[in-house]
Amino acid sequence: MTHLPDTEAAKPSGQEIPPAALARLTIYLRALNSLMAAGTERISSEQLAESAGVSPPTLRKDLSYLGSFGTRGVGYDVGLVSQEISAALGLMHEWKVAIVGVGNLGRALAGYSGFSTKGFGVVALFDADPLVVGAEVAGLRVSPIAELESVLRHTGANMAVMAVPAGVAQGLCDRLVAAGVMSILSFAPVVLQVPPSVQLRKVDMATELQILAYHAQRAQETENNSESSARP
Amino acid sequence: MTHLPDTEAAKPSGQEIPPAALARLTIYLRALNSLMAAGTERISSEQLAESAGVSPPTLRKDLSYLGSFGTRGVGYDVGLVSQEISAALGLMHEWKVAIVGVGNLGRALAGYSGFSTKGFGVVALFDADPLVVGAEVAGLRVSPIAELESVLRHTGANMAVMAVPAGVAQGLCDRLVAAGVMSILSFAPVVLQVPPSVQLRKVDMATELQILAYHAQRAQETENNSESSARP
DNA sequence: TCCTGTGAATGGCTTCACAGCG
DNA sequence: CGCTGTGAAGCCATTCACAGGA
Repeated sequence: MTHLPDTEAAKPSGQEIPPAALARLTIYLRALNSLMAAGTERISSEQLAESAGVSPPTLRKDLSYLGSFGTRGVGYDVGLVSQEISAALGLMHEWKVAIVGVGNLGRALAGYSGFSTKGFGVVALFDADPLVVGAEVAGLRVSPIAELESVLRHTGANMAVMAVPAGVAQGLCDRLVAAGVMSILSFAPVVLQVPPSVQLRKVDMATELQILAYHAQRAQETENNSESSARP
Repeated sequence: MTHLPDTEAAKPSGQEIPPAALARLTIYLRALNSLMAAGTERISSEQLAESAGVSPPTLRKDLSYLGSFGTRGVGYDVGLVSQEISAALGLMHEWKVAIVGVGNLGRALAGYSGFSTKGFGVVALFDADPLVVGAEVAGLRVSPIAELESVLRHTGANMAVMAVPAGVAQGLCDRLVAAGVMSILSFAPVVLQVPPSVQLRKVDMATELQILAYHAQRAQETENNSESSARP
């Protein structure tokens, strides 16, 4: 009777998960994996919410975007919820990641153990510096940028992380897109243009610090005001 | 002392800037500084919006949170707007940043040129590894964690960036807070607990990749569905 | 009775259209 | 006449209170 193209019945997998909820799901996943490693099998929404730093209703609402797999009156099965989140995020098979730019940041990313244990594998490294090309970093040989397209094709990489200077980021981004990479995470401090079909996310350390500075300045001003003017 | 504590009159500086707008303001600032370096003096909201990747009304609304300093019929003075954003973000004086953890990521941060040119100066480096302590990185000597409190006091650092393993992050975070650091940027993949008076921001590479994976999987599923079911 | 699941209301961001000034 | 500035409307996400099942 029901023949919707959903993978499983009773799961709202056609719905888009709101961005804010999506970000929190990754936090829950990490907390659940820690719990699983510690041997915990069941957990209540209140406990899990606390370890993730959110309110219990927020947690339950977020999980409800994936379906209903808790037990009323009891709580959640740690392993089951972890698996459901992994499935929803697309982490059941490994994504092949290429890292473009093997400076300090690129090395940090290449050696980041969180990748391999969470559904991501680094399969290629690229750098423009002839002194770096050919070196072995985190068990991989660094390829020259000139071989970008061929190595991407050969390794089957479908994601890329860009840890390159701002000036060359757009050019390399264009080449990644042309080579068929559909998901890019950029650490370069520039606005990159990509076609709508390509997913681009940006991590910007200068932006983060500037936002901190804004709040810090605000806190200082409030402090000064309450000092000098003790008004109603 | 009779006048208002506002730096300038007619500026809504008591208002909080919405988080989304705040993040975009940092992008505008970078674009404006590029323009200034290129010698451009005036720009319209349409041009600036395009280089920042947002719509013109969004740009104008964002700038209006700081005040009104454009010229109707003409556009914005690049230098003036840059200065106003810098003032609003608290970048007119330099913030002193301590970097905790001098692995590859810490080194990348210490050497990041964006800091010094944008109101941030790295004044202290810390690491737990005896082989790293004492080394010179980006012109600074690496201090041992044991000297955290004394070096923070001596250098007057008021911001900290944590590039340390998850396991030791909360302990170090507590010590930073106890030492009076009010703003912390963490790269550690854990939820950190801080008192409400302390500003904490988090950069999480695993989260970013997982969000990309979610969208990538969704794009694949959509593709498969439209393949198998040739709709009316 | 417990804790999960969810519909409804609140609050905030974004967008738009037009008012306002050079 | 051109472009900025902004009030208002629409929309989305978060929050809450309660329904619902073990």
